[in-house]
Amino acid sequence: MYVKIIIDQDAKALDKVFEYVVPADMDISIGMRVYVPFGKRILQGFVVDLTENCEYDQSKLKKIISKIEDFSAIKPEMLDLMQFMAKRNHLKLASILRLFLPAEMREGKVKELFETIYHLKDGFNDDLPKNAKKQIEIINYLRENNGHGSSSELAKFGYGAINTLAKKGVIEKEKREIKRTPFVLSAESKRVTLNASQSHAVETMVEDKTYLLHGVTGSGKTEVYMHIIENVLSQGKNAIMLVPEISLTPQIMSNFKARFGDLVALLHSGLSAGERFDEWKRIFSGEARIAIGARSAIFAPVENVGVIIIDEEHEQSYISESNPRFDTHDVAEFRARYNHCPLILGSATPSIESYERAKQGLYTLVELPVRANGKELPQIQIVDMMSELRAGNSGIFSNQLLADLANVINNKKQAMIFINRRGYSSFLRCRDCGYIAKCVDCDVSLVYHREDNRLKCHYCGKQFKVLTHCPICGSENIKRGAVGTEQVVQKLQEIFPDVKILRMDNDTTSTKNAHQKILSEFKNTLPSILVGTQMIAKGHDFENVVLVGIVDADQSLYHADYRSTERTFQLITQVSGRAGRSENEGKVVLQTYSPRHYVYKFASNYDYKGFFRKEENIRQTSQFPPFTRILRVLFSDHDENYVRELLKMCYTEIEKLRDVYGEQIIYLDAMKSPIKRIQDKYRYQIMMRLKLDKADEIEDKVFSIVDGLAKTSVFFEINPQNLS
DNA sequence: AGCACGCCGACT
DNA sequence: GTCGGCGTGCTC
Repeated sequence: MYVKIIIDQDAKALDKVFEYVVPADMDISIGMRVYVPFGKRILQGFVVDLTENCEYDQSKLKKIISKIEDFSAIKPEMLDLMQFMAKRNHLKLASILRLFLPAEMREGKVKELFETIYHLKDGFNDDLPKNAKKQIEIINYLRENNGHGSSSELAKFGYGAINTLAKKGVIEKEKREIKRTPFVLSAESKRVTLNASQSHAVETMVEDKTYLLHGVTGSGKTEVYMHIIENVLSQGKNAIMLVPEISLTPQIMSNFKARFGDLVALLHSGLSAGERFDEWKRIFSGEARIAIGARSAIFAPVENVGVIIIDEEHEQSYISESNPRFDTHDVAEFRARYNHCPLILGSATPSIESYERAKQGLYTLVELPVRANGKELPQIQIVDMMSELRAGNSGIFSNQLLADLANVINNKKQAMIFINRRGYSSFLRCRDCGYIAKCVDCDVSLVYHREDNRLKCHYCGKQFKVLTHCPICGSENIKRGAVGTEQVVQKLQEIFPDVKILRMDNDTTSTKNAHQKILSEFKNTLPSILVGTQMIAKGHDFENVVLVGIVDADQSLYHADYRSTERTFQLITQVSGRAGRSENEGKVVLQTYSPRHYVYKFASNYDYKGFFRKEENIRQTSQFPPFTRILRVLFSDHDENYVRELLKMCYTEIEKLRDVYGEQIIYLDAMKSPIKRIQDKYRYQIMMRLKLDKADEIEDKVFSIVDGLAKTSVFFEINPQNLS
């Protein structure tokens, strides 16, 4: 017997199968991990095939040394998925396989956590020396706890005493595996009766298809998911549900735990490595039948999958932006088709890509048009900051927002102030007429680069001199627009010195549980104001929040990204959902310097479809995804000269594709990456924009050109989210 | 990725 | 004379 093995090393030169001989007495199956001799070393490998004959020179074959575990850690479905991902995203096989395993299983360091438990033996009759006080205390402690105690509990009595007791045979040691069940907020399981559109959704989404579940905020999508999962479980099948990142999960997770108990396994970034491993094992063994988690949970070893749900499908976090770059949607689609089960993409504000697919019939659209509690969505008032400026108010807050805030405080209610801050680069804006510097070719805003004091387009690399005066109105009052949370808190505190003002952003939530602390402090203080970034945009319902202020909505709008409008729409919708969740009627004050921008018109009317039609039209005419495909090829290496040479060679070759594909290549250029050095590696990139008809073909050509020339690894990205 | 082989400069 | 620099190539 021979095996084909992928060596567990992330190197381009090793990205292929190696063959080995299976020792006669070794029972090997596909998907197992093994130790193999490799050159002078012993490495780990994944068995991806088992064959009667070998292709390589038989005399050179070596034998497998041993198995790492006795079971196949990689299930057959995942091997197929590996092939799919390798092709689709041009990734190395080993780096994909690593995604399928919890970190602690790699490098052979499978750690199961053991704890020593001491048991008091039966028939012990108090014959201890009177001066052995500590030993007596231990005995008493054990008696109070049914005769059992862990070493950590007994530690306070001192190990000398414990060991003496053990030697005398009075107590007995036992090593026991600890189940690290992650902490979850407790919640009541309340079964809710579904309304008509909810039941319709549950009944409809059962086929081997992809559904786009478009439900307005508060339409009760979670309840729909739960019913679907219940049905799937009753058919003996299992489920995978993905949620964006921790910010909203504690609540969702506790709801699911309450409803499904130990059938749920949670995989999120807050878990320790050990907890993650334990949850993985519970899924692997079939003990847990519902895997819930962030992006990487799509790789959970769930068998016989009956439904895959991606909640808030428009979220950016579903696209991996580092190392093995992949889109969770693609992976989910693959797994759903493999298991012949429905894939459900849920959102109040679907991505343009997904809605377009639904429109084209690739996805089936299912709608939840009304809020489950029958409440109206809060009114969104647009405040023109340009006219505030003209009227002499050059502060951060409009008079309207200040008046509404004062009102909230008088009524002992709460407000949330949302700062739409994204990344650190910023755009230039004329403070007098609102003009924003944009790229002449790409219609995306230019980003100011401090290091060389220039404006750059992140899509085509064109550079411009920094403006000294506005090309529209001639004003010299041009400023970089960026308001931070700190600044807002400080200003607010000056205006409302007696009011509790809390801040929530990356800086204030770096420590563990900081999230919960801030949120519970906010919840328990009336009146109070919570100032924060996207973090406060989702999750938690606060019944006393009656006002939401969006300080500078434009900050995401004019980010250099074709998706910035879409994101702005999503953010406004999400943030607005925070106001007026209960009896209290809510209001949203949206401050902008571009009050006429279509995104605000549609967002303030909660008109997703109108927004979609407009945005679709713009994407189509300006030739951006989903009507084209952007391909980014990123080269990085410690040796700058080498990367530059490589870039040049690749570019020359890729450029020749224009002779064959002509108009199919809308755009092609080579440039420095916006962040030109990361971890001492210099970064250069080639950006391409392709028409869809031949995109796959051109992509393959580019892959092989680059592979043929590059010695180090190169990253490929399709429709990159943000460029760095 | 790591480890060996291999071919050119300054040292006990 | 050799010790050692790191360029290139191979690992079933």
